[in-house]
Amino acid sequence: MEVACAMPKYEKLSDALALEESVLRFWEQAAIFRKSLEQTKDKKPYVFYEGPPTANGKPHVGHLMARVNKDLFPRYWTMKGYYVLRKGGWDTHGLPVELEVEKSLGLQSKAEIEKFGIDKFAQKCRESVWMYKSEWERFIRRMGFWIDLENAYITYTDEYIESVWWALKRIWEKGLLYKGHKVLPYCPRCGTALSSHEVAQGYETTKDPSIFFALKAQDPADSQTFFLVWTTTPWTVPSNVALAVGPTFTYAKVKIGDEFFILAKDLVEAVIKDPHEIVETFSGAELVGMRYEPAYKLSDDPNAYRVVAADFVSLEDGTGIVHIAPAFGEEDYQLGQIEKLPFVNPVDLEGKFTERFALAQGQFVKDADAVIIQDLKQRGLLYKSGKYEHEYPFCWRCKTPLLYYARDSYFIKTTAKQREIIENNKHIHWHPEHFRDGRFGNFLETMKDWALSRDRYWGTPLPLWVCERCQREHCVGSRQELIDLALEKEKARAVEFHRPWIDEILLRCSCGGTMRRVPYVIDCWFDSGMMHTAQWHYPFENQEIFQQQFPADFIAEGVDQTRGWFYSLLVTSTLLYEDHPYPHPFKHVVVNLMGLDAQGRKMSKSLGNVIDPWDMISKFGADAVRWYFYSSSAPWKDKRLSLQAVADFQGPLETLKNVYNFFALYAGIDKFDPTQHKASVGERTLLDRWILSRLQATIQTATQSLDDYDIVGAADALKGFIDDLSNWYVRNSRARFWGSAWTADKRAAFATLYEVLLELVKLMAPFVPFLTEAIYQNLRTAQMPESVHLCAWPQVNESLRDPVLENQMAVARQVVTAGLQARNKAQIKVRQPLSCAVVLSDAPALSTEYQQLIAQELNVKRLEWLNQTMSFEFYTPKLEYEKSALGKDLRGFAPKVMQVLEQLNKAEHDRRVQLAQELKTQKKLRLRVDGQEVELLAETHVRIVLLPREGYVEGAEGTLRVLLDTRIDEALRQEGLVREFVRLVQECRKEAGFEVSDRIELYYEADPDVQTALEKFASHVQEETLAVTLQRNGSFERAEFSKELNVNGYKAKIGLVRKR
RNA sequence: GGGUCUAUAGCUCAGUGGUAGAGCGCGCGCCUGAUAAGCGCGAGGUCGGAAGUUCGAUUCUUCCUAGACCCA
Repeated sequence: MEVACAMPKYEKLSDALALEESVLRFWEQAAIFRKSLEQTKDKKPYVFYEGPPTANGKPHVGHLMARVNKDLFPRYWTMKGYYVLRKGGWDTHGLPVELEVEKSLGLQSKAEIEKFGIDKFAQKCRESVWMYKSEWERFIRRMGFWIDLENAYITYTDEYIESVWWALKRIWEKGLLYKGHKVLPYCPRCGTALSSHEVAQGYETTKDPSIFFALKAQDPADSQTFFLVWTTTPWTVPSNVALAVGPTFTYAKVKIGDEFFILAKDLVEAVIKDPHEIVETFSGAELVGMRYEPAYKLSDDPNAYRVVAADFVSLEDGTGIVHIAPAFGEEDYQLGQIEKLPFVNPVDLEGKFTERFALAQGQFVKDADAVIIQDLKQRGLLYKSGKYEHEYPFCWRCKTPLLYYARDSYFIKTTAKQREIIENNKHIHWHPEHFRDGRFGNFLETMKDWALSRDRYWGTPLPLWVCERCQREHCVGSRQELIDLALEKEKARAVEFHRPWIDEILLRCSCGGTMRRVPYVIDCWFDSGMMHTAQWHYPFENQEIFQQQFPADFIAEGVDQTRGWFYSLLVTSTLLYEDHPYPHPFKHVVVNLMGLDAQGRKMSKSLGNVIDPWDMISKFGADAVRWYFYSSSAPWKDKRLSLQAVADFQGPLETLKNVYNFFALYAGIDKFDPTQHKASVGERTLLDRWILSRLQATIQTATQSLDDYDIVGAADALKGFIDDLSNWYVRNSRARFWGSAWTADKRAAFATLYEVLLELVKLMAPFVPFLTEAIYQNLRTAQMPESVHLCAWPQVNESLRDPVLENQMAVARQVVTAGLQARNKAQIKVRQPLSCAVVLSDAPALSTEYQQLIAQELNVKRLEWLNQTMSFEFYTPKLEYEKSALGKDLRGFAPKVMQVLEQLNKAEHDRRVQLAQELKTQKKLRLRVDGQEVELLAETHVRIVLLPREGYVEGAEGTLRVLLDTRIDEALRQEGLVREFVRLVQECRKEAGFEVSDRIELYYEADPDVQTALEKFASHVQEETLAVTLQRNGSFERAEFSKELNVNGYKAKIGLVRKR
C-alpha cells in the first residue's frame, strides 16, 4: 500500500487473503501499532494483562479463541483515546518444559536427569521453551493480534524471579508460608506433589479394580467371622492399619455357607449375591475396638489392626467398612493422627514397592494390583472382584495416575486469607457474570492451602535457606539480601537464579552455622500469577509504570484458567496488596469456552478431530475467523468449530465489501472528491437522513455493548446496520449515483455514503482490522489519520438522530414487503408497472417522500393510503357466520338462514356494502327467510370480513395490508414491454463486457407491438441504456454484439456498438 | 456423587408469563448501471421430557434426560 495522495483511490478490493497480506505489509512498513501507542502515551491508561503462553507447544484453537478477545478490547480502547500498553509474556518454567526435554533426551526418571547433570538439563530447558517461538510470532502477526512481543516478560529471567522472591518473602514474613506433612496428589513419574489446581486439570474416566476382601476378626467367640471391606486401590491393602465404621450405622453378621461376614446392614443385598442369612445385627459403635488379622502384617505397632470410628464412612457404595491406609489418603492420614495409627509405607518415590513388601517388590503400584488380587484370592480372602468406572486424577502433563501420598511440602496458607480473596472476587466483573459466584466462587469457597513446592529442577527456586546447625529458616527476598548473607559474596552477585547454581550459594546463619537452600522449586502457576508485579521487576524497578499498570482493566482467557491463572493472579494479588482497594489485579475478565468439533465433541488427539487454526486462517483469512468468533455467539457459549461454520458467518463482511465496491465504482468514475463535493444537512434526502440516523443508533449500541464487554451484541448491531445500508439505502439510491452533473442530490448521495462508510469501518476496525483498513485506505484523504487504527472511535451526533424518521421508514419497508408479497401472489413481476397500490394501516399516512419511495419499489403509478378498515372502494364485504351459534339459537331454521347468507355473499357489491353498513351501525342484521323475520347479532352470529375486490390482490405484513390493482391496460403493458427490453439490453451490455459508463449505439428489429412501444418511449430507453442512438433496422453488421431476444413473448433482435 | 452452564426451525443462535423470532441452508420467485453480486416469498418448531404454580408456562419452581466445563 502506498501513502494516500490528495484524492482517495477507490480501488476495487482484492480477495481476502491477498488483501490481508498487503495490509500486514502496510502496518509493518508504516509501524502503525507503534504509532498507535505513541499517539496515546500521555493519555489515561487502559490496562491489559497478557496471560503468558508457553512457546514449547504450537498455538491451537484454544489460544485463538482467547486471543481474538484479547485483541478486540485493546484496539477499541485505543481508538477511544486510551493508552493500551500491551506487554507480551512467556511462561517458561515448570513440569511441561521439563517433560519435553526429558523426552527429547530420552531420560526416564529423576535419577537419570541427575546423572545427565542438572546444569546441562537446565540449559536444555531454557532452549526448549523457545521451540515454537517463530510459530507463535507467525500466528500472532497473521491474525493481526497487536501485542508487544519485543518487550515481553519472560518468567525465567533473574529479574522476574527476583520479583517472585520478593513476593514469597512478604508472604513468609506474614507467616503464611509453612512446611507441612500432608497427603497430596503425587505424580510418581515426575516425582513431585501437585497442587489442587494442577490435579483439577487431569481428571479422566478410568476403570479400576473393585475388590471386596475379607479380614478375619479376632473374635473371642471363635469361628470363621470376617470383616468385609471394599477398595478400588488393592495396592494400598499392604499399608492397611485399621478399619473404619460409622458408629451410628447398623451392621449385620451374615452367614454364607460356613462363614460369617460383617458389613453394613443396608448394603447386604447390594453386595452379597450368594444365598445368605442375617444372623445378628449391632451398631457400628459396638464394633469399635475389635481387632482383626491384616492381609499383610507390615507393622508391629499395638495400635494397628483394629476397628475405629470415623464420620466420613458412607453407605453409598462399598460395605460400610472402610479400609484405612494413612500413607495414601488424606482422610486416612488425619484419622491416623487422631487414632495414633502407625504409618506404613512400602512404596518408594517412584511409586514402586520396596523390599518391605516383598510380594511385589520393584513393581509399580498400579501394576501390582493384579498380583495382590491373585494373592488374596489364593488365600481365600477375596470375596469378589470386578471393575469400577470412575473419575480419577492423572498427571496433567505425563498422564501417569496420581497417587495420594503423604509428603513434606511447603504451603501458602491461602485459607488464612480466604475471606479477603472471596471479597476481592466479589468486586470483579466476570463475563459471563455467573462465573463470579458460580464456578469460580465455588472454587474459592472450597479453597485449600496452596501446595507450592515441587521436587524438580527447572523452575523458580524456593528461596528458603535452612541452618544445618540450628534449623533456623530464612527466606531471601532479593539478590542484595542474598549477597549480604552469602558466604561467597562474589558468587552470589553473579549467580543465576536457577538450580543447580543457586544451590551452591550457602548463607551464614545468625547462630554462626551454615544455611543451605531447601531443594525445591515452586509451582509455575505462582510464576504466571505474579506477572502483575514481576513483569515490571517491581519493586526493584519501574515503580511508576507499575503504579500505572496495576490493576488490569481487562484480561481474557479460556475457562480452563479458572483454577489456573485467574486463581493464581487473584490469590497472589490479594496476599500481597492487602491495602489496595478492590478489585485487583483485574477488573473485567472475559471467559471463553473451549472449542468443540462439528458434532459437539471435545477436541482430542485420540479422536483425530483437532482443528488446526491455520486451516481456517489460510482458507478464509484472519478477519473471517475473527468475525466468526465475535458474531456467532458469546465467547462463553460452546462453539462447534468447522470450516463450514466459519463460512456460514461471512455474509455481513461480503455485503460490506459489495457496498464499498459499489461506492468505489462510481466514486472512481465521477472522481468524487470529498473535500469538494459536499452536501449541507438541508440537501440530504429522506434516505440520507435515515441512514445517518441509523448510523448514530449503531454507534450508540456498538459503544454501549463494547463498554459492557458484550461482543456479540456489538456485532449484531453492526450486522443489522450493514444490512440496512446495503438492502435499503444503497438499493434505493443507486440511480442517484448515475447522474452526470453534480446536482445537490448527487452530491448528497456521494457525501452520505462516503461518510457512512468511513464511520462504519471505524466501528468495525477492532473486529476486522484488515478489511476495514483496506477500505479506509481507499477512502481517506491526506488530512485524515494514516490508518483506521489511528482514528478516534466514532461519537454519536445527536443532531443527526431522528427516531421518528426511523419508525416511519420501518413502516415504509413494511408496506414494500407486503406489496411485493401481493405481487408474488398475483404472479406479476415487479418490472411490470401497475396503476395503483392501496395501503390499509392504523398508522398515519406517510408523507409524499416516503410514498414516492414505496411507489418506486413496488413499481406502481399511484399509492392510496387508507386509515379506515371499512373501505369498500377496494374491498368487498363478506358475511361470515358462526354455525354453532346459529344452530343453537335457530335450531332447525338454521340451515335455511345459512343458505340465504351464502346467497347474499354472491350478491352485487353495492348490496353487500349495504348489509355490511347495517350490521356495523345497528350491531344486528334483519333478514326475511321463508316469510319469517330473523334477527342476527353482530359478532355472535355474523361478522364482516373484507375481501379484495375483483382485480385486486392483497399482501400483509403485521397489521398492515397492501392491495395491488392488478389490471394492466395497454399503456401499462407497453411500459412493461419497454422495461423488459431495457433489462435485456443491459444484460447484453454485460455479456458484451462493456463498462457501466460506456455509451452505445443501439440497433433493433422487433415485432410491431414492441416496436410501437419502443418508439413511444425511445428517449427513456436511450437514457436507461446509455444509447446515444436508437435505430430500427440499423446496420447490424457494424455491431460488436448482437442477439435475438424474447421480450415478454415477442421476438426482437438487437445490436450494440460501443462508442469510444 | 456434587457444582456451574446449556438444551428453541435442518444448522448457528435471539427472545418472551398472553397465537414463537433472526441469519444460514432448502424450495419458489424477483431484480439487475452493486454483475463470479443483490432482493422477496414460502415450507420447516409438542420451545429436551414430566409434574407443579397460574385464568394462561417455551418463559417461574421441582424432578428427570442429554451435552460442555469444573469439583470430589
